[in-house]
Amino acid sequence: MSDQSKIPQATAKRLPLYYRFINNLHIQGKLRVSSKELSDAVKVDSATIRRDFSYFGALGKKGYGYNVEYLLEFFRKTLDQDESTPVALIGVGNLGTAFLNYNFMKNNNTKIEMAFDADAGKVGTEVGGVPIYHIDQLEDKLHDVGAAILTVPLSEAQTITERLIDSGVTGILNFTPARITVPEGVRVHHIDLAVELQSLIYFMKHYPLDNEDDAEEE
Amino acid sequence: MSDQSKIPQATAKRLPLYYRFINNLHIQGKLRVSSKELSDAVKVDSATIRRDFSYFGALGKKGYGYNVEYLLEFFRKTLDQDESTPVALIGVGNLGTAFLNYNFMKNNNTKIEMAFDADAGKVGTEVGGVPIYHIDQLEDKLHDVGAAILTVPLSEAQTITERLIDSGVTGILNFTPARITVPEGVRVHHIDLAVELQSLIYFMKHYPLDNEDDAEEE
DNA sequence: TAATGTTTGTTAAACAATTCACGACATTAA
DNA sequence: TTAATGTCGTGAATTGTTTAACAAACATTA
Ligand SMILES: NC(=O)c1ccc[n+]([C@@H]2O[C@H](COP(=O)([O-])OP(=O)(O)OC[C@H]3O[C@@H](n4cnc5c(N)ncnc54)[C@H](O)[C@@H]3O)[C@@H](O)[C@H]2O)c1
Ligand SMILES: NC(=O)c1ccc[n+]([C@@H]2O[C@H](COP(=O)([O-])OP(=O)(O)OC[C@H]3O[C@@H](n4cnc5c(N)ncnc54)[C@H](O)[C@@H]3O)[C@@H](O)[C@H]2O)c1
Repeated sequence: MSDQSKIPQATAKRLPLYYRFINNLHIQGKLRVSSKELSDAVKVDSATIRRDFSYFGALGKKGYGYNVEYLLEFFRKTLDQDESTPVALIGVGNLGTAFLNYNFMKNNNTKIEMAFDADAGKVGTEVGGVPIYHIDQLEDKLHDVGAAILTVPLSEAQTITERLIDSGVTGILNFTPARITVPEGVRVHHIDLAVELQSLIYFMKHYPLDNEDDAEEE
Repeated sequence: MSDQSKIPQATAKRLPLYYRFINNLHIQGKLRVSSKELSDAVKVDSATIRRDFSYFGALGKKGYGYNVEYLLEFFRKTLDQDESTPVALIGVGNLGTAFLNYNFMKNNNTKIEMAFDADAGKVGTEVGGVPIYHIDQLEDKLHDVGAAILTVPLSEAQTITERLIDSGVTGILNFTPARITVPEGVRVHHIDLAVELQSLIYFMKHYPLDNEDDAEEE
């Protein structure tokens, strides 16, 4: 745990978002940006942005704003972008295939290195340049993979989770509706798409005037 | 806005999750459940569950727990109105196709009624039983559709958003990395998968001992 | 150089959500 | 009936997050 451990979780969740937009500004050739401009772009209150940035010290200059280049460099270092973390995907079905085809590298450095499935027809092929191995080979192939994306059927979720953890995985992005059980020290983020849709509709009906956003919700 | 408008947003986001698990218990034939049991299943603190339920009055019985049948009936009524909300999906690509193939009806009630794409090759076909229309027909076909799932390329996101809103859509589940701009009264939930992955990795590196979950979050 | 405008970093207050802890009551077993 | 146990609902305490407001710092202009 580093010196950044006192940073609020709400702030930590926004960091990748900031990073991407600052990167966009850099590509567009912008040299400076104010918290107000950034606020319009990412839809986060400007005071919240200043507060978030201030946890890392004084990144900006009063009366000027933030230097895009400097900010970008800072975020790159902070988010450990230089060292890309290998990720595995389990379950190359509808959702898994979509993720493999999508190039997560485009705007950031995380990349799916390998995928696993139980379907012999899929094993040995590649999807989006990622090799697909048989799930039986999980323990053999998973080296230095710290994070996994879980897109298997609900019924397999807990079993696969345990095998992943035994193989050294400490972070799981879980797209199954199962609320999986993991030991201390393993981080799980649930993205439950059915819940997201229902929750959106609930908010539409019951909080019609507000205008909050979310998900990664979470 | 109903009498439920004072319910905390954090609570509202958990309702569909509770609903699904209570439904599972009912199917399993369980007659009663305690906040503790439910807590183990959904990974939400039992005090939080009791507090959440208590916003709706006294649903349980002291010394006994909650009656599964009663709870289920209650949640169905509370979330029932949502069943009737038709949803449209825009952009039948990798992600859009996965969503259409997935039967959102399985464990819940919301359903995608129609889809739109700009690709003439896709128009006229069906995916997962959902008809695909050309995006030019958006204004013609979108009747009584209140919510939309947005899975178009980044560059199209804002334009399509404006057309959706002009056609009466008041809720958008946005999977593009664009932070779209909408007028007051329109609800947007962003699910930014690249951010979710980066954020998971950030938490793994910087908060290695905790065990919080998320996404949707809201 | 002085005057003016801009924007940060931070304080304090407001707001929101979670968790503790306990009284009240239900159930069960003896 | 009584005692032991289990469980809810909730006030109070705690923890976490957002926002408003503003002095100080700097930029810009004349
Ligand atoms: N597709 C969606 O839009 C969507 C939406 C919400 C939730 N989900 C959830 O995401 C998960 C995946 O959904 P999907 O639509 O891609 O399902 P899918 O059936 O298309 O894909 C599941 C894949 O997992 C593979 N698999 C099965 N058992 C396995 C095992 N033991 N080890 C490794 N691989 C195994 C299957 O061969 C298949 O390729 C499910 O849990 C589903 O509930 C999907
Ligand atoms: N696939 C993923 O895993 C993933 C992950 C993160 C984010 N996303 C985001 O989700 C969105 C969709 O991703 P994808 O991988 O499905 O992309 P995709 O290119 O496979 O699909 C986009 C679809 O939108 C259609 N389209 C293009 N212009 C349109 C218009 N004006 N009106 C209607 N339809 C139009 C295209 O014909 C295509 O079918 C993108 O914004 C992407 O950044 C995808």
